Amino acid sequence: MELLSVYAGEVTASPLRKDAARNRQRIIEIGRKLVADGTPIQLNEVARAVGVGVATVYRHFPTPQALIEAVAVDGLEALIQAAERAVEQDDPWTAFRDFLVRIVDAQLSDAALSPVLSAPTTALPGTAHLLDQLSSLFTQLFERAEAAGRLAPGITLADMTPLICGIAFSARMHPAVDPQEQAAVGRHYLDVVLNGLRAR
Amino acid sequence: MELLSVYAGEVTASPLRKDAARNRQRIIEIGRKLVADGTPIQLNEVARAVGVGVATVYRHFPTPQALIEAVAVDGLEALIQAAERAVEQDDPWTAFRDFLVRIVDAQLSDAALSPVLSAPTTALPGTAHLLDQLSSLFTQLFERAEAAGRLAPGITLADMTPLICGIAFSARMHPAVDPQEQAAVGRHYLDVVLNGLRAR
DNA sequence: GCACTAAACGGATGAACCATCCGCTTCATT
DNA sequence: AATGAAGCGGATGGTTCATCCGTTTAGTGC
Repeated sequence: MELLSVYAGEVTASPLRKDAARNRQRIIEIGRKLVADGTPIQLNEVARAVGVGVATVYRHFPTPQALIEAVAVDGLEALIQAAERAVEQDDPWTAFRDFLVRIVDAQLSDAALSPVLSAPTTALPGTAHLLDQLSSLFTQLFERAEAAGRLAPGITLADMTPLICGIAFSARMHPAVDPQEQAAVGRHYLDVVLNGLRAR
Repeated sequence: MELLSVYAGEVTASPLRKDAARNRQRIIEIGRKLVADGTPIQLNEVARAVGVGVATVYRHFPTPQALIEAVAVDGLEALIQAAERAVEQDDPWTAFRDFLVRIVDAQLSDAALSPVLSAPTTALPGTAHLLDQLSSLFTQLFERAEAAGRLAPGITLADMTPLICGIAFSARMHPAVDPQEQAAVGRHYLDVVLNGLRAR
């Protein structure tokens, strides 16, 4: 019989050996650095940087995408917490808007989030579970705003993810010098879209 | 002394030999097909498909990006014509809006346009000239709309390209089956943004 | 038509990148 | 301390990339 165990936010068939867990963490750390620098992730290169054999990296993360997912976990968990706080909010529109501000900002400050939030959930074995949680919380926020009559007619839940990711895309396109300025640009574009989404 | 000559929309140091011009066209044709299918462009593979040596392809297009640019030329020229017609329009807002509809639609129906419109002009030796033309026409459309007081305060010309490309990005993210449906989604997102851009 | 030059061609080739496989090492358990 | 399972490393074969150079062909002058 195999024991089930939870680590790194995932349920798996058996716990990692101590050295393996350590290596995994190191790999994620380097991955985080590369993602932050915008360097394209090459698994062989990651292995060299960690000081570990290639196979070790490939065993933990068969593709660069998988490593990016692992790097994104922290950010996703923070977003889930933010969404949980938002559903506590009394005013539906404020809750909805504040969470959108948060998610746009998060995408701009954490480069690992965009690829995860933009990809079809089916392609994300490592984070599907977190994305489902986030999606379910966001659905509540959306439906409350809708029920309160704050959204323009014709806007559906399915429109929201594309629009949010589009805003982040726009902000990243806009040549901004420092991160702070980029956040401001993202906020500006979000305001435009929110303005367009709102019922009048 | 070298003669200057114009072909394929570019001014160069000397005209292409007939066989070279023919090959160039064939390469672009295959490139167009690949781009349309969403297949990532591999220059060696293009050579094989055209039935020509690799060197021939690399001579004409040193990078996949360069080939994409060449493929995008037709679409860019069509957009320039559309912009020229738009500046003839009497109503500033109609002209502005109709052109935006056009440019979003073009990006969704011609996959070569997005990378060219989204990239920094500096990285586009082959189409910079067309993009400048387009940009200058669009500036007129924007400034007329602005002068007519149709734009919300705080919206600048520099915001427009990112916003437009963001809309196309959003529409491409939205899982749409047929191209017609995708165009409708793009139009929908554009309406949201236009709604947010408009002065009230 | 022929000779000649410069332009263009082709594809062999070495460099770079990728990911697997398997013999060896380390951890955990008794 | 013995043992089996889990993990490790890196050599290696496969693939993709892009250059270089010997050969071919188009254009030009006669």
